[in-house]
Amino acid sequence: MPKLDDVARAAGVSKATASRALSGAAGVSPATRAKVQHAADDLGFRASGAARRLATGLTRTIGVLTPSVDRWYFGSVLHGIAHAADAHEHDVLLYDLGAFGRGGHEKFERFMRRGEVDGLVTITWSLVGGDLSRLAELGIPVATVGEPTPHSRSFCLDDSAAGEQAAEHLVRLGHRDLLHLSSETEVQPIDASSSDRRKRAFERVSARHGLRLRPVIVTPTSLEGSHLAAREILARRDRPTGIVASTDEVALGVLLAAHHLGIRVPEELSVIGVDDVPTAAAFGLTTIRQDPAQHGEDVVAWIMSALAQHPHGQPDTEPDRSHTSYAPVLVIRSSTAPPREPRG
Amino acid sequence: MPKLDDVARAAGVSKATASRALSGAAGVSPATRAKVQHAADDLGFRASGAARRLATGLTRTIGVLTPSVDRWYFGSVLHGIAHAADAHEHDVLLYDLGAFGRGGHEKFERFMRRGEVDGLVTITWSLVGGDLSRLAELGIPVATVGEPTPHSRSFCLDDSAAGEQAAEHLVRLGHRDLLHLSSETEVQPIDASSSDRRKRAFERVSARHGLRLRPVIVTPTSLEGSHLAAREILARRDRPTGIVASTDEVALGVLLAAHHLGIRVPEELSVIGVDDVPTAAAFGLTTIRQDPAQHGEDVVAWIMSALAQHPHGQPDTEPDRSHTSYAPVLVIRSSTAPPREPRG
DNA sequence: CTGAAAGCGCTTACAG
DNA sequence: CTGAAAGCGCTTACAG
Repeated sequence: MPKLDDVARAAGVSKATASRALSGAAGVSPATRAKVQHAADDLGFRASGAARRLATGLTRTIGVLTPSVDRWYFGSVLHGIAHAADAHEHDVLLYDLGAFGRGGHEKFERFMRRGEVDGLVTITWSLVGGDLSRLAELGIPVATVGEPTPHSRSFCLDDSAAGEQAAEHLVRLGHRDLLHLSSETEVQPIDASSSDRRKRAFERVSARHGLRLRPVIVTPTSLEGSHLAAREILARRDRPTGIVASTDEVALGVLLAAHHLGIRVPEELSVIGVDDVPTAAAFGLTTIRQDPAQHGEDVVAWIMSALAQHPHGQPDTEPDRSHTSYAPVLVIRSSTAPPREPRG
Repeated sequence: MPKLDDVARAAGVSKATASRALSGAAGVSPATRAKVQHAADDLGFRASGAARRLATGLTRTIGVLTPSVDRWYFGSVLHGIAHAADAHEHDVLLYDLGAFGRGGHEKFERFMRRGEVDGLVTITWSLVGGDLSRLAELGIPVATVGEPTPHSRSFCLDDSAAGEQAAEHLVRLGHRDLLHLSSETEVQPIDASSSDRRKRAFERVSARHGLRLRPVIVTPTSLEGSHLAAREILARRDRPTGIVASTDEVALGVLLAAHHLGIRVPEELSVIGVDDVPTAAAFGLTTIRQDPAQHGEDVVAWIMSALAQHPHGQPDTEPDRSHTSYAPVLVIRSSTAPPREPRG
């Protein structure tokens, strides 16, 4: 493995000059730069990352703390992050924390002990408030996606607006008897979870239009969980005419339950979700779309700009803790329609 | 940030001794070790990874090259890798290559230029043969999951057995008229893709039992894609009594198509997939199970053992290029049953 | 069992 | 525009 010294010698210059030429620093004559570049290419020179890190203190790496990688939301955010990081020639160090209480905290401690990154993004639910505030000690740009939080810069769908839009869509179609179905948040979120915010939005719409008051149902977080819960709800003769689900996964469970019970959608039941997962289209699910990969790209863009302003750690000025809220988009498919005339 | 020197001074020993005490190296008196440990804890000392890397040449990082993170198979493998790497106190550097032709190759080049890792796992389809063989130049343990390949150590479901088991299950139930539906592989795989191997297995079973010969259908890789294709197939009066899908995603598309056409499953149509994705259970899909997270854990275990044997790069001996094949497991649910008596 | 010293491979003031 | 030298913070023979 050739090193800078070899390149310098081959080009007939000093290590200092070789370094400057290769890094693109100003103050190197074009001729010298070309000579060095040529030598480097010839030898197949690759600078040692470790040496550079030690000398500059910069890792060119951004860390990602996530509670999961094998679910749509997290995978999509991660995809966006990886893509954007790559565009900036940065690496992605992945910490798959898993849910808390299942070893997540230990992994977090390991990260704090070991992780050397220039910037950090934590995806919702990977951390609780106490840990999030410890992140500030790191002295690097930190951002959260999936949760508006006062602890750091954050990026997230406007859950309230999403919840309202979903309910309002059904109200506009003529529904007066809706039920809200959400799934549990596995980890205690920082403040209210996105489910909570969507649920509250639903309640506001309910109150605003004087809809029938029904208890909000919370199901286990899986298609199977919402399927079973929906089956019970829909089997009652007194079932609602529409269901507002907190996520597409929950909504899909409802669709499945309706299918098993022989309830036609949307003729006899309207269903709306949030997310627009890839399978939603195939199922004709009306939903509120969000684009987590975009959030991932944006969070990296922010980190890069923060890094550009303060190459070495946080300045004395207050860190940026603003929040970016994404507007939800209603996607109408075939799972929603006006309710049937009252039965009887 | 305290450094080793500070710890040494606080403990009243030399840097050398402090280093040895902290690293757990042999030849340090218990009393000294305790003293140093205490000082380190007191100061909140964290060794600089960059300095350690530079001194030892070890990164304590394993790289992952994957074509995707937001799909079940890849996400699951990644989850297993992250979990196992963490248990070994190693970090995971993620390279989300995306499909080739869409910038994947460029990202690969960047990895080759920059990625400094102790071991590497490439997940199927992220690389073509030529690139895979270049990986050998890295001089680090390399393994592939999802594809048996002569280029490196590899881990993969026994696709042939999976394909056979799926078809044999339906044959045992009495089916004589089956159709095989598979989805495209987005990237040119190293040898035959897993879809190909499953398809060929299906053909062997067909031949063995003298089943009706039907053309194999290939659909775009998405639920929507298989749904549409299945709709066309099932709408024909001459449709098969059972469908062997190359993956659960494809199988789910078939289920959806059957639902839309009013074809009852399993009474009028049997459907079987491969994977056992989380949604399969909710849909009552009979399938051939595989556990990608386990593959991820195993691949890391192998890398760790390879690293333990040859801490610094490959030895002169031939690298291990053996293959681990996982036995498929038939999971019978409610999407398969004996065919109805011949219609008419 | 412990220490002084060299070395890992870069970058960056400081001079010129 | 270029070079000599110090320094980043560890580890590891080599002596003792």
